[in-house]
Amino acid sequence: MPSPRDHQPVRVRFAPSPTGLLHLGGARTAMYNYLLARQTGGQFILRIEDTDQKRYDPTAEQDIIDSLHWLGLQWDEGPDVGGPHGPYRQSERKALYQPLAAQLIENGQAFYCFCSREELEASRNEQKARGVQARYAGPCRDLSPEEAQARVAAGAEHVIRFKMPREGSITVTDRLRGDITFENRNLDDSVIVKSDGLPVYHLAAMADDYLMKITHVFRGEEWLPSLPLHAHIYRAFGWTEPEWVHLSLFLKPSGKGKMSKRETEAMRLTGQTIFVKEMGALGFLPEGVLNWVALMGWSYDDSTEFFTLEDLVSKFTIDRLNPSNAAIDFKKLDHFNSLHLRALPPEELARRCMPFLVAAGLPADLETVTRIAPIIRERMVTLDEAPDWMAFFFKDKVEPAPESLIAKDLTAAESRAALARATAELEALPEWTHTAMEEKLRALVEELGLKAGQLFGLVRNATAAQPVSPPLFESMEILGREVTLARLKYALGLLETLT
RNA sequence: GCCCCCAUCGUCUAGGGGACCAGGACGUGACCCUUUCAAGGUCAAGACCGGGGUUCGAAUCCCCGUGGGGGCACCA
Repeated sequence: MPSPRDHQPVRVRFAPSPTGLLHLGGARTAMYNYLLARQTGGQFILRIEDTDQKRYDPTAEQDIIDSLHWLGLQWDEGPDVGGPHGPYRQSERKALYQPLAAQLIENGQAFYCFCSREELEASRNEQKARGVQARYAGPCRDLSPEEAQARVAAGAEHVIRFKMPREGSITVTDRLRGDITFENRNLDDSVIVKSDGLPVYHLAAMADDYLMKITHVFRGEEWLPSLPLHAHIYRAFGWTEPEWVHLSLFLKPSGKGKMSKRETEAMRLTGQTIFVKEMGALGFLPEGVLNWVALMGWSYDDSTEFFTLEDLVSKFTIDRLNPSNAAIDFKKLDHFNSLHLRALPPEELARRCMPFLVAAGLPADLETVTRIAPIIRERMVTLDEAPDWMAFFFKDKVEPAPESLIAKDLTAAESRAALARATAELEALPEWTHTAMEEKLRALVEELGLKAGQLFGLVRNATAAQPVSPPLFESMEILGREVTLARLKYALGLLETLT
């Protein structure tokens, strides 16, 4: 069911914690946010959730920014671009959370807790042994405000916990699943401010979403269990909740569970990755990745599957999101990538191939690559294949295996004779175009009573020195008269040695 | 163990009571086209988890099983 809030300008945010590389799940969440923001003329905000100093990775924020840029998902407000509701790093917003936590304590909706980690650990184990759900069971919840205040004033180390009601229930609406009811007795007195004074996610994210006027919260389904806590926090402050949209999870290709670190590593060996940063180097286009990922958990109709980012901006709707988990299918990524590869104008495709050609040590130039682009784009799946397809255009000379110059069902001498005739025909050509070459050589095939594949295969191996290559005549045209003829003559020389 | 979510071809999905002996895509197989490889075209195999209801009628609604997934931290 669409909500009227989906159509007014939304304020949405992508709020990753800087603990590692941006992965596919994050990319999808960021994209859905972006789509709704652009569609409604709202704002897309990037917020860094760095309240955990232990897991903080100083390189992660840059990776997130780079990856998002690569995907083309530009944000309107964020740590690097600023905005009216900053700062956009939670570590820089510490002062904002403190009075909020104080307010909850004031109202009796939170309490100071002085229990040690050891005590909590012991209590948890004891409860687990009894087979009950482990929850906070210490004495601090019932401390008088005066005593708690006194201990804090005396410098006692403490955290702040949310005082979860012991009875009743709370019903929260998730946009994909409808109303979900949780019994409060199953909920915990969760820590909302750590002993280092920084809030945990539960408080920080809710406070920021409220302060930043976030209207829709897109996040992974792994957050569903803490949704009641978050709703309680919102309600404790008397704030209006955002639209909650819990996205399905991405499962490993086998469909058995989330991706683990171990499997992520193993994947690298097979040329697959879930990290956005690494996809470009593997030859994937942002367009392909986006299209692929968009369709894992969302669909437009029963048949449309090719989408550009702009298409998605106009067509995305929350109500067509699918709540069930999806196994990652890299074969399908190949498919979408090749689709988008073919959709690129030749010069653009060439531009994107250049880094790979240069990395392969080929003296490629943009003009030539642009001429090659149209004849290879239908056979390329990823950009990293560019050198394989194009290398022979840029080498000074090629070294065909002599045996490869003997056509099927022909002797070496016959092959040599045929190749010699072909060379002569081409040499005599007034204009070096693929149509003219094809016309001549087809006539020759006829004259010699050969099959097209026999002659063309010879010429292919002589000029490209590889059995699989782009269309022959177009290739020779691009190669140019001089180089082509030189290679043919060199091949004739090689054949000489076999006769 | 407790809590929560999910459930259509191997995979991603369409389907929101009759239009469905369930549609599309990837992948797979066959054939056609063909100078290699692709692309393209045609065809094929392939699914409503099970059981109860509700209804004249359920893939679609409800319940119970089962299965899968997620969560139970001073991490997000």
